[in-house]
Amino acid sequence: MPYRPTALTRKNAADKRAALLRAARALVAADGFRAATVAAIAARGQASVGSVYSHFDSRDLLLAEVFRSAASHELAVVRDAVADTGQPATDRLGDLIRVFGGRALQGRRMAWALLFEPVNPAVEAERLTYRRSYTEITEQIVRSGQERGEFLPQDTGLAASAVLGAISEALVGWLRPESPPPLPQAQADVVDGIRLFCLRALTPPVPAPPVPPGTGAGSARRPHRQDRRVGP
Amino acid sequence: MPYRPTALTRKNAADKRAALLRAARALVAADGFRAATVAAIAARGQASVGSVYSHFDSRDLLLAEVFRSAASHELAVVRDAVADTGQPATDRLGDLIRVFGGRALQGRRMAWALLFEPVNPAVEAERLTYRRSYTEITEQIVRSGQERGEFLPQDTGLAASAVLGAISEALVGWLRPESPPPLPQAQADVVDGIRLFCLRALTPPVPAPPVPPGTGAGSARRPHRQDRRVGP
DNA sequence: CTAAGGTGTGAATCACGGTTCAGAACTTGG
DNA sequence: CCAAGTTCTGAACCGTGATTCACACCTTAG
Repeated sequence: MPYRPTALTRKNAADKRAALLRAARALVAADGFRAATVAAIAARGQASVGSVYSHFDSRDLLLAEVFRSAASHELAVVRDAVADTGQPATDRLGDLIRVFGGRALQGRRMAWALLFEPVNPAVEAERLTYRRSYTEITEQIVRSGQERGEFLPQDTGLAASAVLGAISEALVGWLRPESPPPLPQAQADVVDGIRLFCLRALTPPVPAPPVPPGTGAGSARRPHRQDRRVGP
Repeated sequence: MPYRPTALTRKNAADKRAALLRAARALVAADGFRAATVAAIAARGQASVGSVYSHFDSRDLLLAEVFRSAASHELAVVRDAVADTGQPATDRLGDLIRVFGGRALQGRRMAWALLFEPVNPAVEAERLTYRRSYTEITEQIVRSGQERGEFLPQDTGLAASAVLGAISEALVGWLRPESPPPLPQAQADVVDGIRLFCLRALTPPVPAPPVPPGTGAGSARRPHRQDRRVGP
């Protein structure tokens, strides 16, 4: 039996596989999943169309793997930014929104691909998983905020969904491939606007300033910072 | 010149067109745009594939028209529910959420198709338009709430996006074709949960109950109703 | 070096559904 | 009923891009 796959062979194969994954990822980051045709991936990965199929069972699965690797990295970054359960939930949620939103606005095309681009059922399934992970992280923060007395009691799952919905919807306008990249100032404003919106929905009113007896209580207003106009 | 299109002819043509539109709409309501192939539309509309093309320039435009008619009806219903600018903004926003959410949960498949299903660029363009309309309605309510002193001052565009994002994200779990229909109680709970979340994000604290002089104000807590657990 | 496998290649194939079009069926005014 | 048009029909066509596969090229161990 004159030929058997050897360590080198295996390494070469693994390298090729990785190169194809890298190639696909680059294409996605540049122009979305749509642009990652098998031919384009092969070309960019210095391989032939056929050999793509000796490393991956199908394009759909290849893309699912690209998605998974990109999304799991993002998730890890966010997780990390929010990991310190000793922090006030208010700060953790703020960090989540800042990190998530900031990174999305930095890598707009990739963010759009990961969050919104229609791809295929395999990717859709992955997307669902990651979405659930984000919801869980958020829900955990909300719960902890409630336990610490920072947040109002309310359905945590619903609140988490609503927070994530507010984030995505506020971002999507700026992530669309056809819309021009926002200025840094606008970026900061959106992210901060989202943060304040969500915190208002979660936290009880700041303790009212001491009221001189006799002054009507009806005019009390919570001293929430007023945001500047930011709209898309 | 023995033959010329006549009134009857024209009416027949219009009827056929309408029948095809109805057929397509029924298919979409049952199984989404994906199911509305030209062949299926023709079959259900008692026509041949070819004659679909004598009434519509392309499938994409036909679907865009289906979308438009369904979406504009929904929009009109919501607009109507919210039209009375004399009402408190709080009530109007509540009505918007109740009507929008309630109808979506009633016609889940259609709602999913209109809100989330990937279709084609023509439909995507329509979708964008309608999304903008909803944002405008919401923004208008938010602005009016601010003018009336019911809502906190904040960026109205961002707030409107966030509100709509919270609504969609909280709904999408229940609209997914593969998920089972929610019980009526759960429906009511989601919608009400969304409503409370959004109002909390928009309104200042309820005026504190008259404080007996000397009682510390620091323990004040806004009497927001606590929601029951509802999660997906 | 050579036989026995592996691995790479890219043109051909396939699947899919929208679109076309040659002819059949029909409608109208005379 | 006829001629001149219109409308209907559905099988054939097409564009697209994923997938296959016969073949050439390598690599290994004896």
